[in-house]
Amino acid sequence: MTHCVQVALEAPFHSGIGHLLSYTAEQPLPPGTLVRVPLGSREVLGIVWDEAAPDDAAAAIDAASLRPVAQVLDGQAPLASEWRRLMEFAARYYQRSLGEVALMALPAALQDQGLAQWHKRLQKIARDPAEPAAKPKARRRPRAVASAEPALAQEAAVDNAPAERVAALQPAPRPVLTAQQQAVLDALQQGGGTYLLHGVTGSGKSEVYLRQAEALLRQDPQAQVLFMVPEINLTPQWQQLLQQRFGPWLGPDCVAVLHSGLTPVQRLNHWLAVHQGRVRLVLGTRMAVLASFAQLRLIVVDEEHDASYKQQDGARYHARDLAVWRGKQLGVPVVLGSATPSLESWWNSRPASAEAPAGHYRRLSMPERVGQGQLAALRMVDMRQLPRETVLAPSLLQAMEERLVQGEQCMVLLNRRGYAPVLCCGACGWKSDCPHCSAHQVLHKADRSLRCHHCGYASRIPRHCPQCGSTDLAPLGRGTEQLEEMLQQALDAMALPDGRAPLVLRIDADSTRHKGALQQSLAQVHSGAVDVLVGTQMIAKGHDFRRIGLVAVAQPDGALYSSDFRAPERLFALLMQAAGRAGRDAGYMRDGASSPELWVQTREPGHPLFAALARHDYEGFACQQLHDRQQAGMPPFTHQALLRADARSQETAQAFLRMVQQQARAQALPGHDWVTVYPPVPLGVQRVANAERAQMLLESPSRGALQAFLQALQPLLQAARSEAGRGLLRWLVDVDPLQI
DNA sequence: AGCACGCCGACT
DNA sequence: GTCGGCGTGCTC
Repeated sequence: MTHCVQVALEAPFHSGIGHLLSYTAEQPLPPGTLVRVPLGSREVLGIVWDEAAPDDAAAAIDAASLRPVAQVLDGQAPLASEWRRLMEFAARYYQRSLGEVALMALPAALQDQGLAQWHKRLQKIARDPAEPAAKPKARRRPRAVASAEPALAQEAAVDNAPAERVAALQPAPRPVLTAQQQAVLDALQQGGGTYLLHGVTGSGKSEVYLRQAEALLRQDPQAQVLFMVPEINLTPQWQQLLQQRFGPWLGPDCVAVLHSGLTPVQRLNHWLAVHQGRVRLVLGTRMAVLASFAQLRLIVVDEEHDASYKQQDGARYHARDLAVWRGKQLGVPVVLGSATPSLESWWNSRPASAEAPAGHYRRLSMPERVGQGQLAALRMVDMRQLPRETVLAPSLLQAMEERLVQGEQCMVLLNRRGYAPVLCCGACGWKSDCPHCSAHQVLHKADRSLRCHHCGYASRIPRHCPQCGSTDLAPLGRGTEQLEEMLQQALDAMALPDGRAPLVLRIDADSTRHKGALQQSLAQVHSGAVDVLVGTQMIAKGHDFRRIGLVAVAQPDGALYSSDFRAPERLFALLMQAAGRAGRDAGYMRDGASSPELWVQTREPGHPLFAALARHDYEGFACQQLHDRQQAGMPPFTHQALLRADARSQETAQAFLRMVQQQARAQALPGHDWVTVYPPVPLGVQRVANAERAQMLLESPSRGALQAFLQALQPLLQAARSEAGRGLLRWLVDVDPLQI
């Protein structure tokens, strides 16, 4: 007797096989089973899906032409139906094929040739989970915390540990909770639901997460907790924190890590440990929200406002929003934490008022810092009073020197990598334009190159102008490299208390390209070897510097003039975060007798954003922004999606979008009377890697209408593509775009 | 997306 | 005479 199974495999919509494919099998296979199936001339990994697949009626084909499943990977528990529903939701909501999303959520190592080898091992582990499968590792010797090496596949689950060990095991000693932390924890006892934890920097949000996690892990010996952080860079410190707290209780390797920095084998091992429930603490970046959990009981999304939670290529999902969906699906709490919540989350957590009913998140607040730590005072520098080309105001430089003399550290943020954003010819006006993009190549002095930050095209710095031959080439504007150089020069003359000159260090994507470079740089800062830290946003995010008394933001004004309606929100968050880097160590700061400061150089000192910042008044800022957004009919009061098209010419790209727009109107797509379709426009950076880019904004007051519209748009897009004819034509849908 | 098949230019 | 360019078309 042969059975027919529906299989999801990695094929995007535009391949024409974005739906489930049917295969035959000797045995009936439960949904969620991993299989290898033939596809054309190759063999690919697939997932057996439910018989009655949603939105998938049209895919019936002649039963005689079905090919058999090549291999069944039945050593594992099948992927659970909750996980499958999550994949279905994510695929539907973000307009991707189910197979693409589902396979993206699996570790890549499952897909390649090594699979057969893993299969054997998986079966062995599944049969006998307590038995070390390969290369038994000494369980008594804790590995260094920094090592990402997972002993997870070999480690016995904690419940299998010897009984006498379990009895003695407790989490490491914990700090005494403040009243406000206790109040928040009490509120979290209400169980499932989405909570927005608004806590100022230093208010002790992390401790709340840890306590809540501990409570749930105790309640249910199988329970798993997911901690999400926006960037890989932040995982080491969190891993250490979790390990220190829970290691004594759950063992030295009690944390599984899921992010894109792992080797394929590490990722597979950690993923499996989570899937099988052998590990109960999971730490990861956005991809972690797609993992399969045995018993997920709590999701923590730290820095929930951070744009890194939105995937910016392929399936453009928002990990925070999927976390909220997942929590709702499972009936487990989701804690979104931030000192500067996204305006979406802030609005979603509004208390009931005369104008609107309460949001569906519960808002919890921690307005006070733990201990003696002070919030940084804002110092504005009016750059209009200084010569145009001033990089750092003399008053700022002087304040930095005073801090340095007292043994404090300083930090300067400049949101531009490289030495200068463009190289110019003084004789003919030539600029270092990228030949493939409508952008400048950025001057990088460190490796003496001109590099395009959009397509990566690099060339040597020319000695003569390529256009007129003049040697009068000069960098225009400044980046972190130049700032580092200037600061080092400016400070070389001064002497610190120990007699040496201050050391300036730069941290940005360039300086940390090599593995371990960031950790090494951070260690230099922590040890006190570095006195002044220069860098991009990277250094403003979450790192716990203890001796920084002054943080300066060199050029924040761009965001004030930006056409992006989210720019002020991002700037405010960045500045608050920057302010939070200063004065973290109360004891240290007390000796210095000076209070922490945030210096901001601006030509718009009267801007209300700075007034709110000076008061550390997130609520006031959010309230005013929400008011503006409501007046202007922008998110969160409306829902958006972008339809983008890339083609060889701007005209082709726009014509494609216009065609889609016209047909959508002509066919009266579902939801169309609730959806506004704006005319196509070129993207800010119009051309990248020789592709002209255009986009069309879709907007609706109703999420449901927008969703229905987008879904109906899908076949129309396919048709318009084939009508557009030859040549490059890519399109993509970005639901809930963060940048427009 | 892959990966085939398929028909036209520079190499052993 | 073959290797190889990427143009069209198919994959349960």
